[in-house]
Amino acid sequence: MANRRSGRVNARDVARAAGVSQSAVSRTFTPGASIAAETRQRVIAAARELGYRPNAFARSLITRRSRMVGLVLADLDNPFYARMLEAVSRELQAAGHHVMLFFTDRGEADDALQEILQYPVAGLLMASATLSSALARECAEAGIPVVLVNRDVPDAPTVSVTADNEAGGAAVGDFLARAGHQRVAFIAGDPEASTSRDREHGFREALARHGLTCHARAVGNYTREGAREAARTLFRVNAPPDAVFVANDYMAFAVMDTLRGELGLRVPEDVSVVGYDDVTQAAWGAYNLTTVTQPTDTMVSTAVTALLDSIRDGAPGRERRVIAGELVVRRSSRCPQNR
Amino acid sequence: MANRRSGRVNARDVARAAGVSQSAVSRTFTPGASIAAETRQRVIAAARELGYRPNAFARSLITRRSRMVGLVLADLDNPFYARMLEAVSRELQAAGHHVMLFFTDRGEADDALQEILQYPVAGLLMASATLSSALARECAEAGIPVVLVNRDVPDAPTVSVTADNEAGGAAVGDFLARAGHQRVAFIAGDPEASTSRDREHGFREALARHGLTCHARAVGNYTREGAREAARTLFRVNAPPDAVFVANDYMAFAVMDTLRGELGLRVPEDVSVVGYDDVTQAAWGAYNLTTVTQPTDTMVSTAVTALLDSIRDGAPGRERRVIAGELVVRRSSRCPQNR
DNA sequence: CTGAAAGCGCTTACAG
DNA sequence: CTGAAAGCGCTTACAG
Repeated sequence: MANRRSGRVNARDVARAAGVSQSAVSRTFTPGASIAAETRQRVIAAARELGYRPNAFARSLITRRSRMVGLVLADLDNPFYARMLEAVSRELQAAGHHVMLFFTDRGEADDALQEILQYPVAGLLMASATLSSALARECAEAGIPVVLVNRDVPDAPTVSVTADNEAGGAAVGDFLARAGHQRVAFIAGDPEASTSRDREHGFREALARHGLTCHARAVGNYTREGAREAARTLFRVNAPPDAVFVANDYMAFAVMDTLRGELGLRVPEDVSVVGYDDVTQAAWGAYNLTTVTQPTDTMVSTAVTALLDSIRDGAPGRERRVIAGELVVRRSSRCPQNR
Repeated sequence: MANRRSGRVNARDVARAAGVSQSAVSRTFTPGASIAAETRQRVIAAARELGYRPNAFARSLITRRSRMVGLVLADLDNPFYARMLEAVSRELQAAGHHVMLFFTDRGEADDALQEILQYPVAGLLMASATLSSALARECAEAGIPVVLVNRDVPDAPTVSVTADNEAGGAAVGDFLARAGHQRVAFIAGDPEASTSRDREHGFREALARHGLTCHARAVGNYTREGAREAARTLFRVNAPPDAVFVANDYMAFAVMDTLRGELGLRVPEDVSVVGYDDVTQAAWGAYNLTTVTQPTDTMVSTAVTALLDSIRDGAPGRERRVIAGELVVRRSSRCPQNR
C-alpha cells in the first residue's frame, strides 16, 4: 500500500493516483483553498489509499511560516514547572502549534537557543531559564517573539509574565507579623533570580512596617539539599526562629522534613513554615503548607496568549505582565487569632 | 546586519558575501565535507557577520533524514514521568537529537501521532500512552522506529521497555507476608494498564506461596482522588487491612494522607503501606515510603539507546526489554524482624 | 578542492 | 475550478 521506493508518499504520487495535478492535492489539504468538492474527494480517497500525509517541513519552507514553538526549561524536578510545562504544551497544541522541547542549565540558555534557532520556530517560550539581551534582540530582528515566564530580561524586546513576587512576599511578612512572631527568618532560593529577590524584598518591607527586621537568613539555592542545610544553619542556634519564610514550596518541604525529622521541632507549634508557589503537594496532608499561590493557570494562559498574539501579528511584543497571587493559609503556620 | 528582506539569511547570501559558491557554504557546515581551510574561514566569517544559521527543515528535506524525535506523554502529574521526560530529553539532546513533545490522553494516542507524523521524525518514544498495532505497523513500514516505555503493544513491531512488574509485585507480597501481616489489601491503578495488572498478579502469587490470599481490593485508577476513595472503602469496615500495597507511589501518598489525616490510623503501627516506583518524594521525611524501585535511569537509557540504534540501522527493532527493580524498605511498613 | 545544476516536497501567483 | 511553472533553502553527485 505504501510507497515502496522511498518509504514516504508525496503529493505527486497522490496526484498521479487521483488523476489530478499536484496543485489540486495541495489545495485539498489547504483549508479554504478553491477546489471542487468532487476533486477533493478523489484526492482524499487516493491519499488515504496511499497513506499520504503532507510534509510539514516542505510546507513550512515554502510558506516561510511554521507552527513550531520552542519551549526552553531548566528544571522539571520542581513540580511547579512540570505543571506549567504540561499546561503550556496542551494549550499550544490546542491552538494547532507543535512544541519543541529543550532542557538547559539555569541562567542564560543562549547555547541551547542557537540549536533551536536552526529550526524556523514561530516563537519561543522560556521558563526557569533566560537568554542574553543580545540574543533577545537578535530574535526580535528575526521576527521571532520571545515570552519569558517567571524570568525577566530588563530592557529586552520580550514579553515577560511573572507573579507579583513583591506583593506575595509582603503578604507573608504581614501575616507572620500579625500572628505575633518575633524571630522571623528567610531562606532564599537562587540569590540571582528575581523571583527570590523580589519575594525577599516585599517580605522585609512588610516586616519593617510592623517594626520587625528579618531575624536570620540563609540560602537554599532552590535545591532540596540546600534547603536542608539552610534549615540546620538557621535552627541549630540558641535563639532559633519562631517562623521561617522559604522562597518556594519545593524547598519548604525539605525544610519541614528537616525540622521535624532531624531537629525534633513541631510545625507549627514550635515554628511556622510558609512557602511560595502553592504546588499540588502543598495541599497534601503530610505538609498542609501555608503558601502564596502562583496562579499557574493564569500565568500560562497569559503567556500562551501573548505568544500566539505576537506570532499572529508578526510583532515581537514588549511588555511586563505581573500576575497577582494570594496567601493560602493552611496548617503549617500559626494564625493571628491563635495568638 | 541581518538580512532586511526576509528576516532570514540564507546560504546564498553568505556565499555572495564570502565570494564563494553555495556549495562551499554547505560544505562548511557539513562535518567531514571536503573544503579548504581558508575557504571555510571566509565562509564562517561571513556567516557570523550576517547571522546565518543553516535551515534544519531544508536540510532535512534534501537529506531525507531528520534529527527530530517525537515524544508522547499522557501524564506529567506523576513525578515518575516528569523525571523520565527530563532524562529522556537530555539524553536525546546530548546525542544531537531534538525533541518534539506531545501530550495526549491515556490509552491509544493515534490522533496525536497523526499530527506528529506530518513531521519527518526519525523515531518515536512513548510513555504512559500507546498506539494501535495498526499504526505501529504503519510506522514500521515508513521506517520510523517506535519505543514504548512502561507500555507494551503485543505482537507489534516496536521495542518496549518495562520494569519487571511481576517480580516487583511478588517482592512486595513476599515482604508483607514475612512481616506477619494477615489481612493484606491491594489498591489497583488503571485496571487496563499492564503495569497495574502485572504488579497485582505477582503480588497475589507471592501471597499464595505463603498461604495467604488478597484480603481486599479497590481501584484507584492512578489518580489521587481515586486512591483516597479506595482507602476509605477499604478501611471503613470492621476488620480493616493491616497492610496495603498501592500500585504506585503517587497514589500511596494520597492513601497515607487519608489514613493518617482522615481515618486516624498510624503508619506503620496500625497499617503498613507499600508503593511502587520509588519516586523522589518517597524518600522525603513525611512519607518514608517502602516501595519498589523503577530503575528510571536504566529504563531511560535502555529506551534511548534502543531508539538511537534503530534510527542508525534504519531498522525498527522488535524486542521486549524487562528491567528488574528492587524493594526499598523504609519506615512506612513493619519489618519481618519487628514481628 | 570547487562550482553549476538538479532535486527534496511542498505552495502559490498566473493564466486559462 | 484547474494545471504548469517557479521557488522556499538546502545537499550532493558530477565534472573539472
